[in-house]
Amino acid sequence: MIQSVQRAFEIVEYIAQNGNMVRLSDIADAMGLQRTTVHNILDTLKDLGYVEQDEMTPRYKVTNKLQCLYSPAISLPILKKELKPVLENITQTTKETSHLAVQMGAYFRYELKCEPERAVRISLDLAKEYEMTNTAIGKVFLAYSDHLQSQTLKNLSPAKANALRKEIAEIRKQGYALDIEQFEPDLHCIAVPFFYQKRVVAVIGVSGPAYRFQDKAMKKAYQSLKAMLAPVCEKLKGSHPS
Amino acid sequence: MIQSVQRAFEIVEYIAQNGNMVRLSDIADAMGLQRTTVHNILDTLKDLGYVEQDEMTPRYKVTNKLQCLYSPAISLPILKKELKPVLENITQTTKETSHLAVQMGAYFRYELKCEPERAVRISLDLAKEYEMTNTAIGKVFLAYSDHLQSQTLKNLSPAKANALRKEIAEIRKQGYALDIEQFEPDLHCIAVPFFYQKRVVAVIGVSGPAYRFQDKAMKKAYQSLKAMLAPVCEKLKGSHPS
DNA sequence: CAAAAAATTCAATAATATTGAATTAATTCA
DNA sequence: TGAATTAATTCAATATTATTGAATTTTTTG
Repeated sequence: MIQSVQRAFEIVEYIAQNGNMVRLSDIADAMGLQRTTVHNILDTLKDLGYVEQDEMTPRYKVTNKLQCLYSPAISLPILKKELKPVLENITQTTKETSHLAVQMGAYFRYELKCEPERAVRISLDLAKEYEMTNTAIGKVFLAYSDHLQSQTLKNLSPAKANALRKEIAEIRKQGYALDIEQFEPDLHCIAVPFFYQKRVVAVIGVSGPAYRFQDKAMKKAYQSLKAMLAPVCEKLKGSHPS
Repeated sequence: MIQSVQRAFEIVEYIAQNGNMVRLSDIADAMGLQRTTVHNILDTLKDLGYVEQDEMTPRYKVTNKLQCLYSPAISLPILKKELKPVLENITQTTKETSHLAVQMGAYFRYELKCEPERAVRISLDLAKEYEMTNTAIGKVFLAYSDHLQSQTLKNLSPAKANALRKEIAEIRKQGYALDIEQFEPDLHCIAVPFFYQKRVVAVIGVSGPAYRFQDKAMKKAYQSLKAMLAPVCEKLKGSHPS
């Protein structure tokens, strides 16, 4: 247990839970710490931007940068349970394979798949990690996470980065991403985001062979998916599944 | 700048912004740190409850305890601007003095007051700090902040603490607090909370001399205040004033 | 406006977190 | 499924770091 880290978090807790505008001495007294120690920690928190001082008084308050630390964690089992019917539905409608992907740090992973009952179909492995840059699903994650985007783009050549940036702008405008034989020859894919508490917590993709799953069919799949996801999104709103 | 504190926050940021389920090595690589260092910090964050590991994999994710660190900071100028008309209105209606109080750590402070045009009236100093335990306004703050409550109650005798606990339960049920000659002889006061993002960010009190500002008048003042505050609360909803 | 209290700064040292190697656990691929 | 590889965890030693306590400046109180 790193002492200074523990103290820093306890100080932020104290400030937040005491309604902001807290005095250094009150913190020190409440926590049984030396004033200098508290000052040193507050100084660090101030530099980091999580805490600021009032303009008029030397009192401390927390900033809304703290909100950036929170990621809406919806549990995987619930996500799978709620979205499995959507995969089955879209696969029945399109007669193509559908996937549910979740972000795993800088990569993504398929957590669910649903394949149509026809011989020529797309089949990809679950529980494997895929790169963000060259798939429709990955590009959706990139499009909705600024941080992931900058982290990923800086490892790319300037030319590639610029092209991707442009594509990402399109994706955000349209609400879906396409992969036209980019991940693999003969494979087409369309992917759409699934939101929870205003953040993308999963991406759903529909993939088919290039010869038959073309522009028109992909757009149609997008419209169907959009309609199917809306009620699920609505249902999860307000509930706090852990 | 305390290094370990800085690193701890950067690690939480990294996890949150990379969609959770992040690997230790990815954090270490991204931040240019030794794995052991990252592990040590993650261990601390885990003990503190801000980070947890997946049940199946050794991947890390942030928990919703982080939400506890955030205090909805509505700026004082905006709060005063929006609630000044309410004070004027309630003072005109009741012909008694009204106050706007905000929490200052373990105390509260009057930020605004409005006095009626009559000789016998309540007059209290602004910009002074008052104790939470023996005023209607303080009891409202106590009633809606568990942390403040436990912090305050532990400095009281068991008997007093219990009485206060009981009163607080009543306050939460009724939505207002009373001070019947508790803070000072001959002074009556009724106080109601003002919410922003589900938290009490201010308390409004109406005070009058005990001989004329009695139960019936106080209840009436409560009803009026409630009606006046609702539209302000609604107006501030959604807006993000800083 | 003066007195008291609180916040901030600074240098010295005691205590702490970081290092690097070794072990254990989890993934990957045939 | 099982061996090979990669990642996570543990541990002891040390260099670095944060804490202490006194002095100064700023803020608050009467």
